[in-house]
Amino acid sequence: MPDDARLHQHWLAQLQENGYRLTAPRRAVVEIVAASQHMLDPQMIYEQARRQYPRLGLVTVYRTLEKLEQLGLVQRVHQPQGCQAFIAAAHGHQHPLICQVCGRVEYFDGDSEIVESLSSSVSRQSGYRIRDHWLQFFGLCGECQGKNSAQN
Amino acid sequence: MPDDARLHQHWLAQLQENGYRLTAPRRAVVEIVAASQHMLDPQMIYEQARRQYPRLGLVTVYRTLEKLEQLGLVQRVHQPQGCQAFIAAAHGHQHPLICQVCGRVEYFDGDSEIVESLSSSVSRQSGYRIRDHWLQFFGLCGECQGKNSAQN
DNA sequence: CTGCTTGCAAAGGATTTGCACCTTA
DNA sequence: TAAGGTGCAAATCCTTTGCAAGCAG
Repeated sequence: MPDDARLHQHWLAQLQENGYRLTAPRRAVVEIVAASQHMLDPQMIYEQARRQYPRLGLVTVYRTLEKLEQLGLVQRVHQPQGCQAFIAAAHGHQHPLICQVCGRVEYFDGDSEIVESLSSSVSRQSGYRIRDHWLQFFGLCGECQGKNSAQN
Repeated sequence: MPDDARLHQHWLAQLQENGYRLTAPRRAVVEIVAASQHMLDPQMIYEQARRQYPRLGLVTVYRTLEKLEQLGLVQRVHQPQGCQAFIAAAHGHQHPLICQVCGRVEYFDGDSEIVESLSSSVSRQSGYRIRDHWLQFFGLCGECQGKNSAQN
């Protein structure tokens, strides 16, 4: 079973275990987002999921994303241009690596020691009580490097 | 001359050097944002700047922020709840440290070695060509720790 | 069946644009 | 005085809500 099918099943199970019903529109949204390795905004999800379930309304996309986000299954991707796009959530101490051309998102495990020590150093110097951090990288994925090799 | 007055003058000079005119509404906006150590959204800037220049329109706040952002003088602050707030931009390799209670933002110098090495490691493992990164911490500033000491 | 879900339409909220008037350089 | 800037009102865009009808459990 491919990873995204597994993810898809997991999300549906999570929805169900949390008292939400499994409906055709929800399945369509879950299928698109779980299978995508690119961040997608509500409109894009709507358009793609409609191919499988044409009666889908954009509103349902918003409402489904809201639930998936609350359950920690998807997360918003923050970028200089905006923060409306979603992607499957990270697990544990992973940080996103975002392709600036195609929007592909991969995660890398990046923490524990390095960021922890940086965190305590910052805390010491600033007097802040640190509770959380964000670390993310932007760049070009392998595929997009090839396409644009001339200008980079 | 206090730091924020210096910053205020610098921003005005930058606007002028880039061909923008110095007007009363712009001065009012610049004064508020340059003097604040807390992130402010357009509405808040509008309300505060209006105390000095009551004829100010909210539209001008948006237009002025747009220019300040293009000149790299202010930057948007990204948070889980939203990304509409602005603060004086970081210089060089600084990273923001954001108080989750009052919105105060401080910067710390955090880079070069640690993040560079992490960056090249991520690049090697992922095949991405890394071009930029974001690192930011969230927490409670000294002042807000005092106020809320009971529950933390 | 019962209550959660859905889609539509309308409401909201934030940001942008059109435009005539005003101000800086 | 010419070009850029301003504020108002209107237009957009994105997201949320109200509600009657439709399904999952």
